[in-house]
Amino acid sequence: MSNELNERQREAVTCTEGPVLVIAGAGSGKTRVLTERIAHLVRNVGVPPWNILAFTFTNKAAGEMRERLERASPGISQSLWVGTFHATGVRILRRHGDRIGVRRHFSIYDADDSANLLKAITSRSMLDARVVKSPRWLHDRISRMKNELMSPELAMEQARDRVEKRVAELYAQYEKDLRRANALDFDDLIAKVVELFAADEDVKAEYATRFRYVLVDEFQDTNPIQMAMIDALASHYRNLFVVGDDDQSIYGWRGAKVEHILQFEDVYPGTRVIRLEQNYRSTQTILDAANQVIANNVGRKGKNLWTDGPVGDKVQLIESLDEETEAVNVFHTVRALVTKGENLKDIAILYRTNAQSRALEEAFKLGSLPYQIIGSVRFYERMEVRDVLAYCKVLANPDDSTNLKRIINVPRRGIGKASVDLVEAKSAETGRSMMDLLRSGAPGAPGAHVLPAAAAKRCQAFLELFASLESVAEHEPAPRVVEAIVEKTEYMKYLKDDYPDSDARIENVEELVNAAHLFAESSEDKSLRAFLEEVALVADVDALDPEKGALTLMTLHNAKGLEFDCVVITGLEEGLFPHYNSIDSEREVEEERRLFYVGMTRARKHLYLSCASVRRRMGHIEGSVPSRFLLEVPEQCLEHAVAGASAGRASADTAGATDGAVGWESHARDEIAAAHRQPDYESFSQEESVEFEVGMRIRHESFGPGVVRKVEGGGDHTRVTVIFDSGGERKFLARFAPMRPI
DNA sequence: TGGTAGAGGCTTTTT
DNA sequence: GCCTCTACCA
Repeated sequence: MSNELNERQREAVTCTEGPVLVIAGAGSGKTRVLTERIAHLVRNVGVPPWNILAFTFTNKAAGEMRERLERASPGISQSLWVGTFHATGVRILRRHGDRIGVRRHFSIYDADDSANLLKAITSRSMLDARVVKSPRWLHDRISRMKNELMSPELAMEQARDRVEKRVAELYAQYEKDLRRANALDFDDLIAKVVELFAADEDVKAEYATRFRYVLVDEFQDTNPIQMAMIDALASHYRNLFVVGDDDQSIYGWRGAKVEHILQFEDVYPGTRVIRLEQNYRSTQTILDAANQVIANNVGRKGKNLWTDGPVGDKVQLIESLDEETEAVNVFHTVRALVTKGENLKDIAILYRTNAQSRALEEAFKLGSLPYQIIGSVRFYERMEVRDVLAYCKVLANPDDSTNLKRIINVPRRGIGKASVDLVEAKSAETGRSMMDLLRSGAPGAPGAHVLPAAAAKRCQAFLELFASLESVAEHEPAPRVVEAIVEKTEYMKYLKDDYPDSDARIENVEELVNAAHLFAESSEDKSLRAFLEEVALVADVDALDPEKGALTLMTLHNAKGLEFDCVVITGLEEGLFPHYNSIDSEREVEEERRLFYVGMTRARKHLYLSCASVRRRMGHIEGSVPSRFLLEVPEQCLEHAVAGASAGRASADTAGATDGAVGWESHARDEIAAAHRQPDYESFSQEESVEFEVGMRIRHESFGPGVVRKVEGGGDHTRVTVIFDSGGERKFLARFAPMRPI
């Protein structure tokens, strides 16, 4: 793509001085603009790369930008600061954190660590069970406050009832315990930087004068604490360049404020506003559909994407009976695309919730199509991986009591809850870390004043093991340390003895060892601490590998910033997308709609939308109504797809071929045969609209015969209530429901 | 202290 | 429907 920049893009690249706001529609080439702007600054304006700071949304985006710049002008990416807010925050805090009491070797707590710490805090008081729904819930509340720059003190001041008061107290305690453990949670990585800049003018000035040019990608998804960090960093030169799209703001639930875009000109007077509306990605049809959908949102800046590319195919609608059938239909769709010459790596399947990946995964496994799932059960969240990492974390920072508790009796070494509770209570009482307490006391007797002799002896054994690991960690690079942990704790033996599915778990541990080796090969600093830092900051999307030759399954949120030739969006049903929890609030429905818009605009050539008429939800089977978003797609852009033989069980015939030895082409015959045995659900759906009337006898493909009780609305929005002979009453959208008069 | 069985909660999205 | 946590017993 070495084409010429268009006029607007060129303006965005070359207009270097003062604040600039770029409203960049989906596929309008904003990544390119960002990269070229940096290249322009260095090459043509003569700015040294170390005077430039750029924020990206993921590490992957940062890596790609670095790579492109490196290709254009070798050597430049070395001294350039490009990264996520979190990664940049860590970098600053490792250098200057000590000015506000953040010790050098702090641990980074992920959501799980934070929840564990909060659990320990709340379980100290019985009363908290009534106030706190779950540690996660509490962490959510605290996280939101941190992201809004609210201290525990301020939270206490503003607390309006007993629950809020108690939450504020727990927030304060949480902060105290984090400090005692020498740990920062995820939000702290940014919050502490803001605190540092507020507390120390010199440090702030040092960074603000160093970074003459500050660039921010995905600006619509910045939250107040990130905005505060940006403000501080850009305070001296005010050469702040932000790129965003208010229509793609999908992180409101995480505190992101679209207002940052809408009010940018007020906060930064003299802002040059540049709009990029020409789309270089999608077909006209896909853009028409997406434009129409997003037009249903009020309170947006308003824009219309256009392209001078081809009209392209219509958006295809896939209707299925249930989740499993949907998965099979999606599988057939993908297979047909591949037969037509599409590459698997250019195909993505997107969904609202991670849980939806299960059925899809099953279908693709059965059909032997290679796929990669982003997110879902995250690698670094697996129990066995966390165990080994917990050893690493405690080695890097012995005061990390949350992780010490995790490993002190894993594998089992006879140190039970009673002992741990004793030490923990003592720790809370004295303010000393648990490791500190264990190691102190009379010589040869860990926690001599705390534990009974038998327990103390077992703790002694643990301390000896730990000391031997420490001596490895002292001189050896990260991979050797990880290996030593696995060996000396006999961790694999523990997995084999205790877990029936030990094979997969052992593989995961091996993969972690592998990851450590990979890290050591590619990184200058090979220390355990550096490794832990990288592990803490990677996101799921960072693992996305287009060279794998596999199709991609992921949430719509994860798809932000990516693009594919073919995109399938599944689960377009009321309650799932838009999600139940958002459905009562117009504001939240609009965010869901933006999420749908993001999904649609990921597609270059082919877009498929899929829904099912029943879906399992937490064990129950529930009838579902097609999403309102489907109705917002203009009829002339939409076409009912023939998703091949759609018999729900078709691929069961291929079960014997799951080892992948047999290519999927050879299954076609089996499936045609199976389709004859199974009812063909596709042929069941409405080709032309039927006028339903009250009292009419109908047959629904999944619920059987019934009587129409009520008809509401008109045209595409007609809703029909049916009482089924089997007893249930359900409401459907006439346009989509797989039923007809009998 | 460790093992087991039953209850309960969970699923919205993530750096 | 699955996973995690808790309570109780050996």
